[in-house]
Amino acid sequence: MQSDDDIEKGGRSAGRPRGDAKERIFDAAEKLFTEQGYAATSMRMIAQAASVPLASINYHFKSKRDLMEAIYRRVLGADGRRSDYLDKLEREAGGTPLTVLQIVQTFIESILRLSRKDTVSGAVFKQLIGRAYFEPGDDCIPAEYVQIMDRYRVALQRALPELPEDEVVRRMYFFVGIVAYVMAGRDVMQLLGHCAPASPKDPESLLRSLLPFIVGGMQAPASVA
Amino acid sequence: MQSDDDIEKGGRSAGRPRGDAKERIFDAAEKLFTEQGYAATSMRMIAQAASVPLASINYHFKSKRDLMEAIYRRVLGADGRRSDYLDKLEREAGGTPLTVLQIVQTFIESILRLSRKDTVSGAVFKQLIGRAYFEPGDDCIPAEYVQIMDRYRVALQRALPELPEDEVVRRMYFFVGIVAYVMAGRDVMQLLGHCAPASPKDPESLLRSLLPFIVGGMQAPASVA
DNA sequence: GTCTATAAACGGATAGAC
DNA sequence: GTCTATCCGTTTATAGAC
Repeated sequence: MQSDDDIEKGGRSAGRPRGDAKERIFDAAEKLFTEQGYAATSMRMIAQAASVPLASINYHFKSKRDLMEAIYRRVLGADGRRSDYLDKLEREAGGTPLTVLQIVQTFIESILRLSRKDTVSGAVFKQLIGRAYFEPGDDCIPAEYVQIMDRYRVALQRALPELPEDEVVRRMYFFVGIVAYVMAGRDVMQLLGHCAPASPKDPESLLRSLLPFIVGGMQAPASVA
Repeated sequence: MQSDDDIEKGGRSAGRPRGDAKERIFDAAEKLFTEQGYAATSMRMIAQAASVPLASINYHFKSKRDLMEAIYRRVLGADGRRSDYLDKLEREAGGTPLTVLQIVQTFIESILRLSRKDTVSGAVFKQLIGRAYFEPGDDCIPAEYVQIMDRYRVALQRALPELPEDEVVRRMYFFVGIVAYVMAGRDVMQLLGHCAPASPKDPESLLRSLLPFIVGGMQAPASVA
């Protein structure tokens, strides 16, 4: 799918046929952790995929665990201030609450923007973040991420005054979960037989079609009885 | 399908202070695989949790992999015909299509019913199923499960004639995903700071409050622009 | 049938040569 | 700084005693 040579990296490396070893480790580990999970991925697999000796990983990153944390930090840190978009919207709106559509759209678009960032495997990133929600035991998610989520929570509670606050939180749980789920990209549609959606290989368009679904869900009446 | 002598193991079914070793292995493995994942769970952990010697696992089940498949088979096979409830609803409705609410409600309730079934760790089951969607590489889901999902797909397409068929499939992807996500029980709400939902430890009530959210999402207009 | 003891391979991490 | 060779604990699975 992607070529092995990434020449455009940084202002560096005139002669080397490949990018920095550290960078290759990063990319290989990101891909393997994403596709196979943390526990099922060995350092040796990473070393082989990155074409570096095993010890190189322990040199650049201290341990396997530290490598994973570094990956999360790189991915999330690439655009740690993505609530900027929410800030901008709220300034423009003056004092009036944002609509649910605006908030959800901003969230999804910031995710898409982030997924196209400078990491080699932009397409893979979404799965990685998604996996962060499901991988048990590993709490490598930086605090700044928590703050961003809190911003969204407040905005949604303002946009949905007719719902109890804890119901909004519950629905935000669903909202974030479904986005993570789509990002994780697990092909659940195999369960539905051969009638896969139009673009099974295109999580980006899938994320976009999430918008009406989530808005409809968030705005649903509190009870259906 | 435990037709092979579950109770008549050597005729000493009643008398032991604990249940059969095989049963204890089942329960312990189900719990550990669920909580920690397949790769991160070792046979020794299972043996210790089940209070059986290590070799006992390899004797009753051939390998670690076979143990996991057996667990999936037991859990799913416990009520493999849970589309029965959908059948019943459709018969009662005569020829008229079911409502989205009816279909989604039936799905969620059948999940809840299943989760209270004869397995020891009913509460844990939901996570296990949820994990089945996300664990990479392992396709242990029986074919009957696929058929059930297909039944739901057809019912939903009938209930939502104003939506393109592939859009219904996409939304069903979201629908199944969000249920699986809640079943997986990963505490994503930690991201939202200290404002956890009213019942973080109660996935059952969480599943129930999923109903209006999903119905609202399924019935949302195709476009929000 | 059940379990102890062990095999054979793999895991992460490191010492030390270059 | 980089890599080879190795350490040492853990893994799954099995052989063989009881």
